[in-house]
Amino acid sequence: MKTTTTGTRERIVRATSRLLQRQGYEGTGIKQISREAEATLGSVYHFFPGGKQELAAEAIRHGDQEFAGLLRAGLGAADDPAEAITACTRLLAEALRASDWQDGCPITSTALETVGRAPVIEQAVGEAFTHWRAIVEDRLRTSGLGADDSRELAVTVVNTLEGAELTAQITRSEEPLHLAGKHLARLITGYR
Amino acid sequence: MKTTTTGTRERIVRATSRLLQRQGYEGTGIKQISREAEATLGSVYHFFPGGKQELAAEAIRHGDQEFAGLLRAGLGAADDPAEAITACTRLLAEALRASDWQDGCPITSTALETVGRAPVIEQAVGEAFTHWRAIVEDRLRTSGLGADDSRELAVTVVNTLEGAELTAQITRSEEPLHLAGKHLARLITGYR
DNA sequence: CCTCCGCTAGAACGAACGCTCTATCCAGAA
DNA sequence: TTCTGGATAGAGCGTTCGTTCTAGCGGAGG
Repeated sequence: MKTTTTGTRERIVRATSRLLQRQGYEGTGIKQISREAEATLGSVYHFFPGGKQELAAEAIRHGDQEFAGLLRAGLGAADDPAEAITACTRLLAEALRASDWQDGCPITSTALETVGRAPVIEQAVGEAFTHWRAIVEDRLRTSGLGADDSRELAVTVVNTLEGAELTAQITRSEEPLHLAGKHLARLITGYR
Repeated sequence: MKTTTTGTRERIVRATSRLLQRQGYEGTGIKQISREAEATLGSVYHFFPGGKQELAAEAIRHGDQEFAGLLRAGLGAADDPAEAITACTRLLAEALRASDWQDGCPITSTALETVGRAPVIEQAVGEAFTHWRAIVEDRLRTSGLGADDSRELAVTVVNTLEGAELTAQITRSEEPLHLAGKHLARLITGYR
């Protein structure tokens, strides 16, 4: 049955994404992935003949969509763009706390570990960042900000969310995220 | 001779710090460290009987000092606090480019990989962030900003530098860092 | 002189790594 | 019914992992 086969592939990608998020690239073994996904090693290499790198790249794409969804949810939560950003930081803080500070950005760790040594993964990571920036940029332009300002602010918004989530995770505190929301809101309001 | 012994210890810590910065915790082996430091495995375990974790914690402390030095250099480069921050982003961008986008923040990767599973390392990481925040906070207070504003802004400044360096490294572009400098300067000026 | 001890040196351990390979299963086409 | 090919299953390859262990080095104190 088709559903069974796609089901297995899906399970592998999801398990990989979650494990990469929590343990990074080098810290996650293929055998652990197959165990966690309830698939066999044979299945993993059947669907991802490119091995660990191809699998990680696919998992990064999965994480990209996941984070993009959260971003869109937050940005759609308020009319005012500044409030929309703080809605994002609130969502991130809730998710982070709910996972006991385990689930930060789904791709950061893997991205850092593979810098300059795994082109397939690097490309997926680059596309994710571009994707997120575009989402924020669109949202700011819709609110009436200038094209250049929107693009530049979007870069910094994504940066700051990323950095704040990282700090929040490491210090086990929601404060960095909430402060990031506050300051980004103020910054954006200053551009209106 | 005392100088020889401290020399070996120093070499091990420095090599570990650089390798952790570039390859992360799981991606760096003790044998690679001993090779790179031109020390033997016996020496490594002699100085760090706590093994890889103790060694990594010490390397994190080394990276802490390194980043703190860069921060202080940037913050001392101008009278205006906003300009001081952009000086920091400029220094970071230069160092990152000079290393061909290899040397980002010396501790981020290791910090993320060991979240929730290596208390010794987590503590060193937490102390580093607190240390950096305190440096920025002091600088802002010296410029006449209020105590609360300084503390909160310092958190966001460190976050944003962290996130911008990460994005710059991953996208191989100085732009995120320069935009972070521009926007942080504007934010701080708005608080004066 | 010898003894001691901080330090160097690297062989060896069991476990885990990414990956290859052959064997088997089973739904649908012929 | 037989055949076919995607999917499953896991033993086994060579390598590397973190760590332990014993042996030897060489300068300082008696």
